[in-house]
Amino acid sequence: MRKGELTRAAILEVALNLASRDGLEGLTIGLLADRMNMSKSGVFAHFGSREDLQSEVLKLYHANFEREVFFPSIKEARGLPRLQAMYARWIKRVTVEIASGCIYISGAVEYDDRPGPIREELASMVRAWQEALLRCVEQTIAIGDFKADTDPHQVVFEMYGLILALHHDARFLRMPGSVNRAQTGFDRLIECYQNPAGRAL
Amino acid sequence: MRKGELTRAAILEVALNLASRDGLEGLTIGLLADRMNMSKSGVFAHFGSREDLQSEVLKLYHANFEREVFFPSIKEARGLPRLQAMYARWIKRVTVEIASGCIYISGAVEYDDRPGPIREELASMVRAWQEALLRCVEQTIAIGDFKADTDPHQVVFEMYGLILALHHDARFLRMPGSVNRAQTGFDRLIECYQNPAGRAL
DNA sequence: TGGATAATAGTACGAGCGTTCGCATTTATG
DNA sequence: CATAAATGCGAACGCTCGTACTATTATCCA
Repeated sequence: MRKGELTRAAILEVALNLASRDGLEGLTIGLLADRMNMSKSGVFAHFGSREDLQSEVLKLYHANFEREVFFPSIKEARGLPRLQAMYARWIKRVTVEIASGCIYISGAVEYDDRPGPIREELASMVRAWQEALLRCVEQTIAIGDFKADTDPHQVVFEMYGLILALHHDARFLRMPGSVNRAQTGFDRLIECYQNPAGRAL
Repeated sequence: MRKGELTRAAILEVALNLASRDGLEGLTIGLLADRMNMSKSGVFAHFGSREDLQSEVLKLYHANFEREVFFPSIKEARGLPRLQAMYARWIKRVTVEIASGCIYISGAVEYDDRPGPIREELASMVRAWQEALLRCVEQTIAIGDFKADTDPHQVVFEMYGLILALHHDARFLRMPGSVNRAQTGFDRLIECYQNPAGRAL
């Protein structure tokens, strides 16, 4: 590996930390150069533009999210076990991000009215995650773990809401006990939609 | 009313629109002056600093929120009717804000890691609203509309989550049907916590 | 080890930011 | 109506932003 690629990777990692804290729009090349003990132009030269840098940071965040949350969960048995695994890993990750910040969540606010490629990239990643959850819920219904008349979109909507509330109360309001509430809410959700007859298969 | 106070009020209203769209941190005196067809210094002279301007915008937003959501709802009968009224007006307001933006929600992300007076002011407003909801839920339990073992904090947490999910899916992802899902989620929440025996009083 | 190439520093530019200050003009008041 | 006060403008300041260009240094490979 060339030295250039090495520093580039190091820059991206620091940039991810900064963007997590200050948001992708708050990410600044000057501050990034300071943290790297490099000159602004030295940092800049590794990316064609600030937008490219933001895009790379976003891709890195996405890859980490998939590695930590998605991929380990699809190894679980289809249906409720897999859904619970997804949610557990998701909560675990957001719990860590209470200190550092979550780019999916902060980005959703930063780019809700700011058109451009970064918005599109971010939106497609979030949609991909929601669709992964959706497929998992659909399987949970098909298998018979959830009632047949369950609306899968509704389940995903409520799951996402619990995570957003967790992030909001814990990171912004600094309220203790939010993690437990996110878990309790999910338990209630399962109880509500669970098939009393048990699995059909 | 003097002319100065009049223009000041006009500036604040435009500033509220801009801050709703771009966030309180995205609010800029230059753009505000453009929208007002005034000079930067002319706008600036009405406030001691940008931070003061942000604070005034925040106060205006808070007052509007209370007028539209809180005050009309406390006229409803205590317990479940009042809680439902609060939620209905809240959803109604956020539905409008899907186009314009919600400062409570965007501010929570902007200031989750940015210390200072604006953060404190915003956080105390949000806490005040959550505490209003909390008192209402507590009354709902006390009256017997909700089961006695209901955790009021949990209810508020989940209500807030539904609103956050609505804002996220509708404003960022531009998904249709989000308003219905926020309503459906609330209905399920009530069904879950409702006292099957009915009111005790 | 020498020569090509990659990597970084340095400098400068134009734009936008919040803010200050002095001056013109409009407004309210005795 | 005159005068004092309130109001708004224009220019400028120091700062930071992203970016372009040049020069210097470090790295890689034959």
